[in-house]
Amino acid sequence: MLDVKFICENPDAVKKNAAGKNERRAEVDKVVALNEQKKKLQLSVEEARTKINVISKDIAGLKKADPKSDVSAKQAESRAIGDGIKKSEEDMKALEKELDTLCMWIPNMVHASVPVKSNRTEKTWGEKAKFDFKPKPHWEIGKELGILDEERAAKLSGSNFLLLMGAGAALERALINFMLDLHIRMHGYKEVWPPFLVNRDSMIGTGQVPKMEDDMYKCEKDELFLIPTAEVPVTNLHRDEILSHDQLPVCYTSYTACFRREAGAYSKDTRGMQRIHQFDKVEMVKFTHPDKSWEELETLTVNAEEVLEKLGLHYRRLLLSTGDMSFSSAKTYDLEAWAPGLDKWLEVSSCSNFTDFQARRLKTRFRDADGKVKHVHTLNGSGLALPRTVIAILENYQQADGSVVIPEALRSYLGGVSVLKK
RNA sequence: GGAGGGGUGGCUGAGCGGUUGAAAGCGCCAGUCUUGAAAACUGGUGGGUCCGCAAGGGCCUCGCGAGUUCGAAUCUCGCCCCCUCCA
Repeated sequence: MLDVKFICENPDAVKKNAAGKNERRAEVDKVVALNEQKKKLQLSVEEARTKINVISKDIAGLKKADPKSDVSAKQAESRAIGDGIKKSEEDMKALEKELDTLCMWIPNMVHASVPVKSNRTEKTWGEKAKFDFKPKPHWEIGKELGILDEERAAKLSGSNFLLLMGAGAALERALINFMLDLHIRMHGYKEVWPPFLVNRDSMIGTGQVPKMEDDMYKCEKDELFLIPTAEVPVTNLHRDEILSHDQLPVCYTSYTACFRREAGAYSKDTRGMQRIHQFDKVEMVKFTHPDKSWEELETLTVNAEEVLEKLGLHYRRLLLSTGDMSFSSAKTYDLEAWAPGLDKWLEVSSCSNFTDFQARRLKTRFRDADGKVKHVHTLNGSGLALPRTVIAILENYQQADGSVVIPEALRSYLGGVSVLKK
């Protein structure tokens, strides 16, 4: 969330920013008004508390000098003050809670470099694969190869679940290991294997709750959520912690399954493996010094791009416009891989700088070289989301005979297999 | 699930109703000493928030929440987490 002080000092900028992100629930004026009210109340409550504290110390002094001294008058006075502020204290707590809730619906400020109108293609790598036959969509390729079983997936769990068999399952596993190894060995990330179920505090910390709560799988009985991305547990690693400036940046990479209800998602664009309730993803998360987060966003994005390049997949990098960005992000690049069978671009990675927006909720701070405690900046990016990467591989590397060539970089992870055949 | 033990500052660990935001040690920072370093010695060293131009001051904070009290790290109740033993 944003700093209340910042909101109150820049209400117009915050409003304009929220409007740009289509956040109609951001009630900026109300925040400013409530904050004023709260400060007044706080002052009066604190003054009363001071009086009570002074009287208590008086009594302590008197009792020490003479245990039998009569302090009933002072006790009565203090009690009266206490009774008097009881209501104000309750009001203040209610105000604070309301203020906090309101602030949770105000989105992060976007960076000046973010376009307002439409997404901007920043770069394109590779070229569209050429076929002397009509390229098939991945669900046909997968079915014919016997590695993708949509009917049984539906039997087990319902629509939009994935069931991979044989080489399909192996391909999934190979990709996970390939991506993790790349980020760990070449890009300097530390591997994390976190819980896939987290509590409400963690979901609030990274901002999925309250805004996206309906899109999350929840175990009511235990008040636990299935993670929608590794971002949640990994970014929460340092919740309520003060790091040291010399350990920044902290870079983690993490494989997890991800669970999303995709409530209200249209059947359009959901065919096959495009949008499923449970999918694998390798995520990168960074905690950085505020002065360094913008350059760290660039390297994070390049780290994700390298996965696509090593796999030889044609992709483009999009700089998202204000309207397409997430609630918590200050700047986001999307990486889209080309899927010839579907004849469209598929989002395989989203790399964002959240500046101090998450860190403030998480209370993840660091002690700077000047001794001051400040909020870190948090970043994350997919490196990559698996199912759509698999789509891209199947559709780009398909052959006329229905087989699929395995990208060179992946072969050692598949026991040397170079072609998937029936 | 049952029975115990425990959650205190960066760490170890005292405190168990009163000037305790919290002893002591370690660590860290600064200074003295030294050619330099180490050792020794001296001093400093949590976070949040509010008022204030500042200096400074107030309030909150000893797992979380409620309560008792003039006053709670200390007492009571509920919850969470960790450890040990039993099933």
